[in-house]
Order: sequence, then structure tokens, then C-alpha cells
Amino acid sequence: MARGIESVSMETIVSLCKRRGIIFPGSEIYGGLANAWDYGPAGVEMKRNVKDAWWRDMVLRRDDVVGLDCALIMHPKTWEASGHLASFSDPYANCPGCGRNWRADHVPGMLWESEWWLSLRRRLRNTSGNAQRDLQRWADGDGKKSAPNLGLVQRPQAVVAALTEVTADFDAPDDLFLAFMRALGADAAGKAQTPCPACGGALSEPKPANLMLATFLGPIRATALEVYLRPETAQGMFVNFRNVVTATRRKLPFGIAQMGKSFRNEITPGNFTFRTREFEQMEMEFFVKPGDDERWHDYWINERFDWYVRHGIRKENLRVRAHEKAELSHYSKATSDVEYRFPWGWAELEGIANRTDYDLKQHAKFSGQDLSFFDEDTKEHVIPYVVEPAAGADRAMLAFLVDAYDEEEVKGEKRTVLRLHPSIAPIKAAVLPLSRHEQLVPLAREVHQALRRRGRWPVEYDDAQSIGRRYRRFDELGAPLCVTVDFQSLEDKQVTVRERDSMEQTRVPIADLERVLAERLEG
RNA sequence: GCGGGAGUAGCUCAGUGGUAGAGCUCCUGCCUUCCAAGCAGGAUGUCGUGGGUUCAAGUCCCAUCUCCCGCUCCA
Repeated sequence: MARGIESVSMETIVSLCKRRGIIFPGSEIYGGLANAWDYGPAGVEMKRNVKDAWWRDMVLRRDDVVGLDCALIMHPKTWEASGHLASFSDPYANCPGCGRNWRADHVPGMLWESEWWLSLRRRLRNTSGNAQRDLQRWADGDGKKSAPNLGLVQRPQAVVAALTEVTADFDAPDDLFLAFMRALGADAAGKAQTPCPACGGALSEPKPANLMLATFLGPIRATALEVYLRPETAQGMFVNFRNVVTATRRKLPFGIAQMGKSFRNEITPGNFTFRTREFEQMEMEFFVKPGDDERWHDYWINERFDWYVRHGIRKENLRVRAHEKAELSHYSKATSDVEYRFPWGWAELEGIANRTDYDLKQHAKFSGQDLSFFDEDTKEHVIPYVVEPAAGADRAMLAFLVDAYDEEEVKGEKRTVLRLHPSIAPIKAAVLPLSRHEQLVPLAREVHQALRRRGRWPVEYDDAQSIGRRYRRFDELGAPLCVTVDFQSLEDKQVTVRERDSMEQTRVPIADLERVLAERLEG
């Protein structure tokens, strides 16, 4: 679909969302709460449309996926087994120079690949024969740009003097390498410090962090059980794997799908609803025979990419990106992200991971239960592999909003319109009397009520201000259709159906209205 | 956490130490009015909060809160 504008600022989207009741800043009357967002009357319809579309395509239309809605608070052992307790509570070190936070155990690796080390290493390898002079020169030149806060750059003479050995030839980011790095990062007192991979600043001592949100189960704090709000819905599917197989007599391959809230103490929330600490996931765990996992992984990557396109996102703003080995999660053998081109850059909408048999094995181990599956063909027990398409409902909705946003010029005036796919649009139609004339209003209300009572779509009624203003108002909400009742309607019992994108109008008998709307909205 | 920007009407913002403003919006009424129309009338403010300087503070000073944008990761 042609668009009048190429890109839109996030600010514009945030402001439109607030103005039209799609998304409000959270707890606003108390001055707001950072990174909390509330879905308003139109927003709740739209988000529900996103989730309905997902559920319809992932569960209802398939015979190999069933649904689940599991408790948000799960047994604490769940998170030990899943690995979240360990990998979500890594210590983090902060850089006072540039403010970045680094997972302490990732720092050596990050330093190994850091821009400033690569630059320094080049210098040392093309040595002039005098390593100390090389260091000094680098500190005065490239080092100033790439690692301005590094001890070596700030106090070259003192740091160089304290070095016992200088070499560029390390095999890996090991202890030896780290010791060298720490010597380069020495502070004003001459004490070795771990430098920041980004700017060279002396990192703080690692501080414990827990990325899971804890709460207390039980009214008396002293005796309460400390539990976690789930950081992902996925574990619910693994924990209920046995139950689902028994209750529904599933055969491999099959999937279990779930939508719901998850919570993470993100270090860097932001970008509107893109990264929040409370968010809604749409996840599906697809269990397959070991050996079939790679084929199914490819299948789901394609399937999920197509889903976004099918519901209105332009192909050129979507891409699939495979994870590098280093960025894989602790449970994953391979992961590909579906990314969307947001105003601030490409960012993940959904991750399609090959989780292998990691989760089921872990839960079998921690629970002592047998989570294997009897394969009728080979007559042996296998632990299924799992392919997981995990999408963010809030992220998907944000992408739909951003992608639909358009401005165009109509008769010298700016027209703002959300060109949402009818399946996603929060309000499907508005019934508008041409004016508030006493003869028009009753008929318009009657038409509106008839559609409302059917309960099929959210349909609005509006008689305030001029007809043009009202068309604009519903364009901003992305309502695909407007139904206008005029004076002629009183005589011929016909109304005008006006299309959002083309602004074209068609006369339709009131008796056929629902059928015509259905054709245009669902056909 | 750190840096940058910003808090004045529902929204966008102006405001030079001296009576709190504009445009849009919103509400009511009128008009047989099809793409942000016109006319008439109307509503809306702890100027983020607390302190200080001053005869006088939205404006100057100090503190504080909050939001937005940017920085290892994830949905």
C-alpha cells in the first residue's frame, strides 16, 4: 500500500495513541510510572485483535496445536530447572565513564572483541620494536577516540611504567588477557581495574542483579514463600507437557500455545511499549522428534514471518535475522528473530528458537518425573525437541501501529490515517449522521444500535462537529469504514459507506449493511 | 545507574520580575452541511513539588520528583 510518508517519529505515535485512547502513560495522575503503559478503550480492542489473530492462526486453524493458560506464579523449582534463576541473576558491573552496565562474566569476551582492543592490538602487532612507545602513541592517537576513559589513555606514563610485559598475542579472552586489560585500566592510585569494553573506564565491582520480579506468597511476610512472577510463559507448557499429552492423546509433532503476561527486571526498558518490565507474550512450544527439529525450525520461521505480512505489515519493513553463536540463550541451539524496522532501527518482534530437549530434560531431572514420549514407529522413548516461536503482543501491536501510520495531503490539509488491516483495526466502523438534524439523528442511532446489538464488531456513533472532522477522527483511529446517514436516507433507506484509505463512497441499502460491512472487513 | 531534553488549559506551545495567554480541542445552540466549515455563546489552570531571594516569582536561586530520548539484553 502506498504511503504518504516514509517514516514517523515515536513521539508522533505516542501522542496519537494518547489522543485517541489507544495507549496512555501508566499511573499518569500520580506523575506517571516509568515504562508503564495502559491500553485505553481503542487500545484494548486493538491488542485483543492482535492476540485473536495470533490465536486463530496458531491454534484454531491448525489441528496440531492446542492451547494452555497456566498460572502466572509457578513453583520456584521451575526457575531453577529452566536456568532462569542462574542466568537471570548474574552480577553486573557499571561503568562510571559512560554509564553502561555489563554482565560481569561477559566482560572479558566483550573486551576481546572491543573496538579499542582491536585497534590497540593492530598497533602492537605492527610494532616499531619498542612496545612502550607503541602504547604511548596509541594512547595519544586512536586510544583517545576509542577508549577515552582508559587508564592508559588518561595517564600513559604511569600505566606504561607499571607494565611488566607487553604483548598483543593472546589466544583467547582468558585470565592472562584479563590481567593485561586490568593493567591497562589502572586507576590514578595505580590499582589495576577492569576497563569498560566501550570507553575504557574503570568498571565498578560486580553487583548482584536479579532479572526476575519476586513477590511473596502468603499474608505474613516472615513465613511467606518467596516466588517469582514468570519471566516467560514457555515454562508453563513444559511443566504441563505430560498433562496435555495424556489429556489430549497427542502424537508428535504437536504444539502447545499460550498468551499472557510475563515480567522481567529489564536493565534498559524504553522505546514506548517496546521494552517494558511487564509485557504480554504469545508463545508456542512445538514438540518434534529429535532430528526433525531443524526442518520444523525453518518451517516456523517462514510461517511467523508471513503472519506479520498477512496482517498488514509491509514486507520491506520486516526481516529475519539468525543469531550469532555468542548471543544464543542458555537453552538454544539456534534462534532466528523476526525483526521490524522501527523508527529507531531494526528490533526484534519475535524469536523463533530451537530449544532442543533442554527444557524437558531439565524438568525431568528436577521433578523426577518421566517426560519422555513413546515413539510408536521406533518403539522407543524419546525426549522431544522443541521449536519455539515466541512473540511479544505489545511489540506486535506497536509494529502494526507504526507501519500503519500515514500522513497525506487532502485539499491542502494534512490527513492523518492509520492504514490498519481490518483484522487489527480497533474500531471497525462509525455511524455518522450528516448533521445533528432532528430527523437524521433517530435513523442514525437506529442503524448504529442494530450493528451494536449484533455484537460482531466495535462500531462507534458520533454526531459532534462537521462530517469532515468526524471522518478525520476515525481515520486517526484506523476505522476502515464510516457509515453516513443523510437526508436522502430518510427516503430511500440507503446509507453511504465511506472507505478509510480511498475515501470513496458507495450507497448501500440499510437492509444490506451488515453483509456489506462483513464483506469489506472480513472478506 | 550515567548523559541529554522537558514539565504552564484536554492537546501543541508562547510568556521580557509587575492582572495567567494563544491556536487547536471540548461543550451548548443555530443552519438540508459529505472530507479537520460558518456564526453566537461557554468550560478548563495547585504554572510538577518544596523551600529561598524580592514590595512582587511561571520568570531568579537551591533542592526534589516525574516523564521522554540515548547506552551490554530480550518478547
